[in-house]
Amino acid sequence: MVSSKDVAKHAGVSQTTVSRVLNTPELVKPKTVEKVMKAIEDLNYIPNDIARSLVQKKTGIITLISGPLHNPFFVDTTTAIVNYVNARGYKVNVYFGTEDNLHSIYNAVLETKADAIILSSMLYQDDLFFTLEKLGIPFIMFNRKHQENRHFVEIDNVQAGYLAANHILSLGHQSLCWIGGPHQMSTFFGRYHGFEKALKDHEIEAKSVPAFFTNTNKEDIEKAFEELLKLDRRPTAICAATDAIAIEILNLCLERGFQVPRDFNVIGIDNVELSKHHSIALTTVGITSEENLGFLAIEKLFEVMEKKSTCIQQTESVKLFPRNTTCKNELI
DNA sequence: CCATCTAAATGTGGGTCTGG
DNA sequence: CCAGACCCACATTTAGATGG
Repeated sequence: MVSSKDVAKHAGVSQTTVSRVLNTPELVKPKTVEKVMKAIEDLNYIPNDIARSLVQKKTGIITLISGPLHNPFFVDTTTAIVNYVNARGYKVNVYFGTEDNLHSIYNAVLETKADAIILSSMLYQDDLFFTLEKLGIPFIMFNRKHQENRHFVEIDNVQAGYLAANHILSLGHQSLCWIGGPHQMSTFFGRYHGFEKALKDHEIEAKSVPAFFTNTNKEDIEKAFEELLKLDRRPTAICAATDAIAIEILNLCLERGFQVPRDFNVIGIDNVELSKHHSIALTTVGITSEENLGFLAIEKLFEVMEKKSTCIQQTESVKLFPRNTTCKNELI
């Protein structure tokens, strides 16, 4: 391995001068710069980023703990976050959290010594929250919230669930159902809560409305869908807690020869890019901002790192995006 | 006194040497 | 055999040394 020391020896200068040539060349005599640059070329020297991190006491790494990419929401946010972080001259370490691998990921994340952490995979009650606060590592959650109610950027989940259900009910659907994820995630908890609220406003007993709380992988959603098909009174509309679930439902419907929205209305939440695709055109609920939630969160994280703000608590309002997977119920 | 350069300190984790 | 001292990898930064 060629180090700056070797370059210094080859160029006949001190190691310090090599460093200055690379970092502050305006402070070095042009002739010396030339000498050092030639030595760098001769020896194929490449600065060691790990050594740099050591002395600078920062790694230049932002760790992202994303949800799995089979959920298109995380495709959108990961893209936005990685692009933003790179544009700011930082590097990104990406981990994909699922419902059951979180704690092994946490260990690896802490050992990496990132300058800051942005994550969407944290439970409503999670010790990692306190660990990060104790360590003083800047961090932010997007699309998730911890019970301590700090360091998050989220959408108004209750409003989102409400708008989704309200849209379906306003279209005249009497029989609807809910398919969502586990409630130790704030997102699912909030969205279902909003869903229930809309039912109440339409004078429907929440208990009478079927609700499936499943893991968000393909197999479990399919199981929930099968259960749904066995119901005595088959719903005409399905409210999914996320676009990812909704798109999976669309697929399951098509596989079985059902038509959407003729046989089933389907609505999601998140307004992911994929939902806008004309071959899908999913009716959904999403933030009013042009940027996605990942972008909004990483922007905020940099504010925290630059000490412009200390604590982020941001809830984005949402609106309905009506598309082709919902329509008026013809039975009324 | 300024332009230009350098010695030494710095961080972490792991290896080696020392003395008891 | 073990605790503790000390050294190493490396690039950057600080404070200070040269030369003119």
